[in-house]
Amino acid sequence: MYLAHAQTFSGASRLAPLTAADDLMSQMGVSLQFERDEEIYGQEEQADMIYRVVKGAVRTIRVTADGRRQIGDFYYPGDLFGVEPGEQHVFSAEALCQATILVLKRSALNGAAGAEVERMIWTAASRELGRAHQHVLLLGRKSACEKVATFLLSLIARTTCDGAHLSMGRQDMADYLGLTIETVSRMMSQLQASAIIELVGLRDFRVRNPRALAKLAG
Amino acid sequence: MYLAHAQTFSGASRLAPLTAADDLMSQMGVSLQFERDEEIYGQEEQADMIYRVVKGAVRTIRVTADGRRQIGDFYYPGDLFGVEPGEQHVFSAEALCQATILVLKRSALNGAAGAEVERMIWTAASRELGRAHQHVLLLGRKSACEKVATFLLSLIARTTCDGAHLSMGRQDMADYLGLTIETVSRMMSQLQASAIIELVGLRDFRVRNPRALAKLAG
DNA sequence: CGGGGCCTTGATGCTGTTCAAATAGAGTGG
DNA sequence: CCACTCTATTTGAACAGCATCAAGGCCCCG
Repeated sequence: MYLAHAQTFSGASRLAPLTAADDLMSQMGVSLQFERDEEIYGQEEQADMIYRVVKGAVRTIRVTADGRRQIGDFYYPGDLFGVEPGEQHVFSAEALCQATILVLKRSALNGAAGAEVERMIWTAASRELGRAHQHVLLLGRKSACEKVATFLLSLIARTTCDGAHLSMGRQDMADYLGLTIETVSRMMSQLQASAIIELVGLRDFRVRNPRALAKLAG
Repeated sequence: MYLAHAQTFSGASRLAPLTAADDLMSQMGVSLQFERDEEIYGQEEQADMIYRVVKGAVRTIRVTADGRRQIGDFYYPGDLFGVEPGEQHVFSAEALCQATILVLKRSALNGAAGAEVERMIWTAASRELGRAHQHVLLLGRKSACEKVATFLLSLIARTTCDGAHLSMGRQDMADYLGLTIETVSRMMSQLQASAIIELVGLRDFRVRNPRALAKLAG
């Protein structure tokens, strides 16, 4: 990674409009550039930084001793990540593609501005908990087909309206959904065969039948 | 349920010692009694209460439109629950057995005491997030056997040292682990056949080989 | 002693995994 | 711009783990 000058970022996402607090964060933090698959922070590192995606996308990931991977979540422009309970990170974070990340030291926060940022962090943590609960339901009680359908829908909801772009490869989808790469691939093919989605290359898709997709997602 | 006079509770759990703040909570809240399987709060109810288990045990549960159940977590004496992101509950909470629950209205909190309780709530939310992450890993990447082993271990860690008591039935275990009741039962039998645990009646067990159990849990 | 709920056990089938091979894309150098 | 190579993805076939269906047993409690 390499340093860039601290900058504000606007228009990255319709879901995270630029606010005074965002602007504040930009001024207080440092903007870093990461390459594809580069680690942003590691499992068991100290967790006193807070991160925001400015450009690109990020995954948080946990690897067990015997090599099984589980992806915690994906993050897009405007999203805060790196908020974890406990002193140390349980997940590591990696860039899905070339990404610009704003980094802030939590312990350095002070004053009214710091309090404002702390509020943002708590909001992010709260959203995180909600998403984790969704994730639990998905992993515990959904079929492979439902998992993939749910994933595609939430992807659309979080990124742009029509922009149906998969920032991640099939392996990352599989490790998020608790499936294998083959099963994910099969479900995608099946959705396409049912004319519910249309794959455009490997990394893009269009939803042709949103109703059917929503129904499959449950 | 029926009202009892507000009371402090001590010695319930070695993990949650009575502190000044606990005492505070007791004074500010109301203690209620619930019967087995009685609902404490419902899915989609307003979420401005905070709850603490005084005696007994609690499950949070989510039911989908087509009747699939997913248990979010179990709570034991000393634990706070009911902290959820968003205005409305996504989970409902039910008593596993006859239980005494301390209830507090969040919006009524004020002053130094209120701030102290708010801190406790945030701590609980943070712990909640950590546990949700553990749950995701368990559901996404563990086999039935590993799931059950992990569950038994975490149960022992959360309740008393030797007290290996299952507050919940097999169905609740299954709905927590993303399995069926039959599979849970088979795994328990298998653990017993391997002399790793010993079942004492239906609701109690002893760990005969903690090392082996930990190994199975991964 | 009898009834009902919960748990266990057995037999069978389906869903998703595993292993293996073919194909398609993306990047590179000619 | 095309051929080549490397990696990611798709597809197929066999298998395994867990679910489902169906009895049977245990325990609690009247």
